[in-house]
Amino acid sequence: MKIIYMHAPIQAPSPAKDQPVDNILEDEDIALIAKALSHPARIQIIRLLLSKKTCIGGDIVDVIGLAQSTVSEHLRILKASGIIIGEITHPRVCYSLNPPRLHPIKDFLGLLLDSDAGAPDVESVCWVSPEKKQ
Amino acid sequence: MKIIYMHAPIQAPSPAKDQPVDNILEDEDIALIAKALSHPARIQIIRLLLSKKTCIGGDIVDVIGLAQSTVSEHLRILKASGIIIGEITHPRVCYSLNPPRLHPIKDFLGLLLDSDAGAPDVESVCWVSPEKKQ
DNA sequence: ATAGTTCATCGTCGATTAACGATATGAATG
DNA sequence: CATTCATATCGTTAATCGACGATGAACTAT
Repeated sequence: MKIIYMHAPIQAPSPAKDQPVDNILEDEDIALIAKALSHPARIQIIRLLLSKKTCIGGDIVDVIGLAQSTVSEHLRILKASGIIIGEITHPRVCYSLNPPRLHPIKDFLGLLLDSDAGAPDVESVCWVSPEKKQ
Repeated sequence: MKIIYMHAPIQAPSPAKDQPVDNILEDEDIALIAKALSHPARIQIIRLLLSKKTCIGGDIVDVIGLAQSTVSEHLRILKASGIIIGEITHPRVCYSLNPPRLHPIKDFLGLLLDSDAGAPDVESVCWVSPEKKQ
């Protein structure tokens, strides 16, 4: 039996699996968060929310410089992943960060970088046969 | 003038931009790395490379359980992003991690989590009007 | 030279993403 | 009850992704 990785809609947990190693579920969660972070506009939004500390209305649209509907979509993705939170007030929505949601990927990266004790840089290791491009 | 975010092919730096804030380039790089991490199979591959320390041949294919060409594609993406390195030997290729490449996103996450000093968890803040589904 | 092994690449297909404009919602106000 | 403002959603389009099988290198070893 094989696993089929479907294009996972960005949304928290996920049904269930079984296979190979054992931390498939965790891997999926990490991939999910990474997917939410995989667009510069969304990184920009997060940075904005970080700088303004408290939440922000649709000023985000002005800063990002994309259409309102597009920004709204990016916000939806970030919300769905749990990275940001939206609090409705007037006709406005105040967004703010939910940093704890980033722990899975942060821990994962920590794992990788811990193993990196004075590791040689790319150039010193890479490619034996240079004619094989990339 | 507006920025058009194209579907960026996963590949290191990027031509050039100018606009809004100022760390657009850094944001793009972070998004790039995040995109490389945005698939569970790729997380799995990274985890595998981490556990085996030294490099590995196409045993990866067996572990991941996807077609050889598919795994090769995932490896290509990871390579293109700079996260892994491939060293050609026999007819084989030994892959290994290049942790330093993860610093940009790791630092970014660090920034976010530093701002998280005893922050309240999601449930205690979120959504004012519950009938508005997600 | 010829086989064999291991990867990479190509071509294809369906699904997803990202962008936009246009339209719908929803709460507070007049 | 009709307006209005700020968002969300819808419908569309083009581009990208993920998966696969089949084919094409590259290098060993026979």
